[in-house]
Amino acid sequence: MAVHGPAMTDVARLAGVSHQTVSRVLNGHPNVREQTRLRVRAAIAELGYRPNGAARALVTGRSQVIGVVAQNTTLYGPASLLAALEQTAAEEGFAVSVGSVRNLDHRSISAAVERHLSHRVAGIVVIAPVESAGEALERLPKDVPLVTVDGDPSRPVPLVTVDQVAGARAATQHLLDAGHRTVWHVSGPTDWFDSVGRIDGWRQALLAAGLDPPPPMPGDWSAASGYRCGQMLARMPEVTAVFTANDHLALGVLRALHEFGRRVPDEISVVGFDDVPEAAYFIPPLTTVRPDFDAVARASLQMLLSQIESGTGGALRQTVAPALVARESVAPPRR
Amino acid sequence: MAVHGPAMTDVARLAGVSHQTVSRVLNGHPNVREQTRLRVRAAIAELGYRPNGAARALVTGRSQVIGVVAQNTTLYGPASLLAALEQTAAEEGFAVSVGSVRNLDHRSISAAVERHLSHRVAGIVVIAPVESAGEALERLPKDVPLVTVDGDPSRPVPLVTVDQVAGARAATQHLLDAGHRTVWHVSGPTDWFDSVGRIDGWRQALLAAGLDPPPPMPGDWSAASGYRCGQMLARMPEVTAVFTANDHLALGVLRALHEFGRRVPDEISVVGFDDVPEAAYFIPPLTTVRPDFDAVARASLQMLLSQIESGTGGALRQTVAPALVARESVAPPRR
DNA sequence: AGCGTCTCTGTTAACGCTAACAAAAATTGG
DNA sequence: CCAATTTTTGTTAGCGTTAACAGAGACGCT
Repeated sequence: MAVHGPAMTDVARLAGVSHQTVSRVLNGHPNVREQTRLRVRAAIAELGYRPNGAARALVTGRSQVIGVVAQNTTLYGPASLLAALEQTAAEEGFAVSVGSVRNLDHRSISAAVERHLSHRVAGIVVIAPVESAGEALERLPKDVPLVTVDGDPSRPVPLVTVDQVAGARAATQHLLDAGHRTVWHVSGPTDWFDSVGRIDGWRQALLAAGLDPPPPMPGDWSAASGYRCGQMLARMPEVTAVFTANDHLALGVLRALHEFGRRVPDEISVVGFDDVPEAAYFIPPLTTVRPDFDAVARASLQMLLSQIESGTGGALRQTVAPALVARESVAPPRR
Repeated sequence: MAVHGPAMTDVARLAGVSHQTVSRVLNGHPNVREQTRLRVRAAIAELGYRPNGAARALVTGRSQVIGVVAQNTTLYGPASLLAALEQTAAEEGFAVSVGSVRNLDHRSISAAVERHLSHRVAGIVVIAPVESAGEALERLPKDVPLVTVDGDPSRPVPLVTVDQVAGARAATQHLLDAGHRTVWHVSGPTDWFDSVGRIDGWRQALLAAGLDPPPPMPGDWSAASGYRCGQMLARMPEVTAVFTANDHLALGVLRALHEFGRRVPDEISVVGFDDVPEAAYFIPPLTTVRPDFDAVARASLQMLLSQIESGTGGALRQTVAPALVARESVAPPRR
């Protein structure tokens, strides 16, 4: 099997030039006569020649591949990010190699990065939303272009991130603006920076309004944990507004409230985060915060490419602002 | 930048052997003295040597990378499949390169495959759920190990697929067993084989029960289209049972029924497909069919690896049976 | 005409690895 | 203990590409 395709020399022979000239045509080198270029192009087409990326990577030391390290690519956020990243990379002529990882601990991340490095990827994007990932990143080889997404804001690493704080503040403010006296929060796992940021933004908004934040209820992103928190919230008559750290938590909360006969938004308002495509079809349609994953992907790729091209490893930072999407799960509190 | 790491010769020098011996240790060749092996291992560790995949790929003609061509990796099914595929591949020492593609038409697929081929991937997995993909696959080079997932059952290509027909039949039968006189169906896009299979299974179950299948209502997998179909179903008093081609469609249907005041499951029963993690928290919790994505991933990778190793390109076929998950969205019809 | 300066093309040498063969060392059998 | 084997190691030659340099024309200037 594996009938090897034609190589550059075959093209060269057919076109009556040297293989180097073929290489020049392929790489868009300027100093090639138009006529020659055409002849080479024709030969390439005739033979169905396809350049060998491995050989190129060997001699240049870099492949046209970007490695991505991510955890649970089944979650909506990571999956969207990954897809967007891949699209953007493809437009720039890069392939994306995924190294998904069960746990975001030190060892797993290092192993995934190692795998990428041994394939000589041009750069690495780490979707590293948890604390333990940060440590792993610090001891990585310094000469590899690297960008982290949703990582630790306090580390000196190039970072692109959704402005969790601003998003959470907007969500909370939206509820306060509707007239609620305070806002409860169902958070994500507290070792995720996303969660921390959202807790922060929620707290900021309350404090700015002179309110004392109630204790956040910790969830784990899943509808199941949202349901459990919702069961508690449903039994607390003073609760009129809830901000959940993502839409799936909100779904669980909605379900619990429904079971307890507490009507949304009449008795309790709910705001989520992520704007999953189904959020508009929850009962009731969910007001939520929409992060722009495309923008995040574009920003991180651009940052990575500029590192790859320039060789500088600057520790930039870029933040993408999310937008509030108002639907029917928010209403003024009943007097 | 790009301080090149140590190469095999550096390791060899440090260990006092030839680079070939290092290569043998690395590839687990049997005829190496234990003592030598240890010395080489030590040198590798000391230098932090990492083999150069590009060089290896160049000389062997195959890299340790598997290319995946997929469409919308944001959907739950494809995302789960991709994640599972990546996990399994990693265990076998393979990296996964994703070539996601906006449309599953001829050109896009060919382009994605081309990209993979020029990186000399060891094999390709095509998640090709639509008709137009099949054509592209037929004109692919025959010497590349290839497996399709959820592809065209009528094509002579190695194929792993969820048994859509059986799943749909089980769902429909479940509703009939509950006592419903017939079952309506909200389908996926009809150019997806998944949809076709599910329509088929639904129809089979009805015909087997001596019933005349009502016209299926075409959706596009989204909650939005489910909602539109749901609005129609809600106004049809004779409808007591609906099987939707996936859970998101079901969500839209549930929402429409709710809006029209038709209670689920009291007045209308609903069954979905996919068992997304949130399905248990829909209102009401959704009875659905759960495909085993891990099993699909394992089967396809195994099939691909056996092609890679043996060189035979046999057109195998493997089917993974899904399981019905009963929740609260199904009840007997009211008399 | 002679000479420097472009533009275009060819030649040669890596890149880091494995395959194939060759040589050396260790082991066995009589 | 020596020849015949077997095991272990080394040597050489690519894999297909780009980089660096060298050569050949074409052109313009003095």
